[in-house]
Amino acid sequence: MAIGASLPGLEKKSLREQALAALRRAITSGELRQGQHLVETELSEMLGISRGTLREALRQLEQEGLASAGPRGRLSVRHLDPKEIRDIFAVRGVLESLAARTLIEQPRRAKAVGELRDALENMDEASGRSLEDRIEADLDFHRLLCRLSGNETLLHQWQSLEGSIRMSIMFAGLERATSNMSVDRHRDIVDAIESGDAVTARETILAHMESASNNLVSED
Amino acid sequence: MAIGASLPGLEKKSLREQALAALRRAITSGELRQGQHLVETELSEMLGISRGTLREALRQLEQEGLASAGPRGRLSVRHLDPKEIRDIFAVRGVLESLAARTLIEQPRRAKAVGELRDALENMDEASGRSLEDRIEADLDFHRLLCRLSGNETLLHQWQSLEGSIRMSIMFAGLERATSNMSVDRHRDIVDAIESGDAVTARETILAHMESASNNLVSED
DNA sequence: CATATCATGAGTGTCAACGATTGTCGGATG
DNA sequence: CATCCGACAATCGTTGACACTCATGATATG
Repeated sequence: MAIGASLPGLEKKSLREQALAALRRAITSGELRQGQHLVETELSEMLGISRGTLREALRQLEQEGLASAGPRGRLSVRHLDPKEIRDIFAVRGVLESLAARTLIEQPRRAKAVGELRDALENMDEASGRSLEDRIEADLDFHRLLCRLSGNETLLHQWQSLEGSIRMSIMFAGLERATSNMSVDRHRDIVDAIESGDAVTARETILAHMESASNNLVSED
Repeated sequence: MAIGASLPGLEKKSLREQALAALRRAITSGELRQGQHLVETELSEMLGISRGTLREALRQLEQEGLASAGPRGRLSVRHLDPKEIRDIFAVRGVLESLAARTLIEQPRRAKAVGELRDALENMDEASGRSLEDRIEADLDFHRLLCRLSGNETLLHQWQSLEGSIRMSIMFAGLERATSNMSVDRHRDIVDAIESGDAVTARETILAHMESASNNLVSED
């Protein structure tokens, strides 16, 4: 049997993780609207999994801030108001600033800078494609920054915000999101890291995040 | 009707939350040792709850970083090495710095400063009591700082580190932990916030965290 | 008509028991 | 001694059931 050849992927994740990914996607894509009530029995049927397994996924979803619990454990898709978006981006800003600072303190950061430039490259290529691709490339860059810091806790915390970040972008609508994905602004960050200037790196990132959240919640 | 006055509290938490709290406590108190394998059937029996309910709690524990999954989903109590402790405290540092900065930017921060001074008071009183009480008072102070920032995301992220922080202190042993709980050093933070000096506040907090993690992992 | 009471339904919390899969360990066997 | 085999352990996931709580609407009562 010509095994393996056609096996699409060894990506055998547990059902719980698949369910979690599906739910994340459904929320950040707007398929499930903000405030919408998440009914265990419905969802477990839709996803074709048992309630128990689904509940495990929901717990995680809750901790990622994509769902919030009302009275009596009723979960609904979290609603993000402008203040919360600003708050999320403020936290994100300090996390990524720390990543930059950590990276700068590492003597051999040339390789990391190279990888970041590759990520910039990807963003550039994606700029012609769909908005989703661009968002993906953008988040890839920022996630990579955190990963390269070598601080697992930092990466983990950033990732636990990732869903909320996606939701914020969703919430903002597509035009406003676009202005945050300029390659140039991201290049400034990499330049600052490469030059070893921690203060500038930090200020660049914080400014980037502040303007990003301003764009996302602007009222026009 | 003078009811309720004496009603101690209808704080009926779900079994899942109680289990989670019990597990947290067991880990941060050292009752469950680092690296120890967490067997679902054993734990569910010990806690007197079903496996399903326990599993939900375990997922949460995992996301808090108190347990880590080995191959094929086997969970064990997370092992923290010195680098991880430093990493945790670095993240904690930037989170609390953000809290301080946010607090400073609020025009009416006098009340918050008052509450922080109360917390200092508590730390002072606790300094004569058991080490656990002092740890509690210390963490209360830092958690309060995050809460007063009004940034729910920030508070949430901090709390998701709280278990790891407790573990770090555990891991360090009791003597080394003590030196991190000086009231004076904490007063410096409050003073900086009160004076509205964001830069000093940030530097004070980061220095505090760096020296704290140094103390915790020092090799003597 | 207004109000109090009750039946019903939806949804979550929790449990118990089961099957499937996979890794582990102790032997029996050549 | 190496290897294969079988029992065991443990997790993943499922199913089905029951209790509890709350909202809702119907009904009975004044």
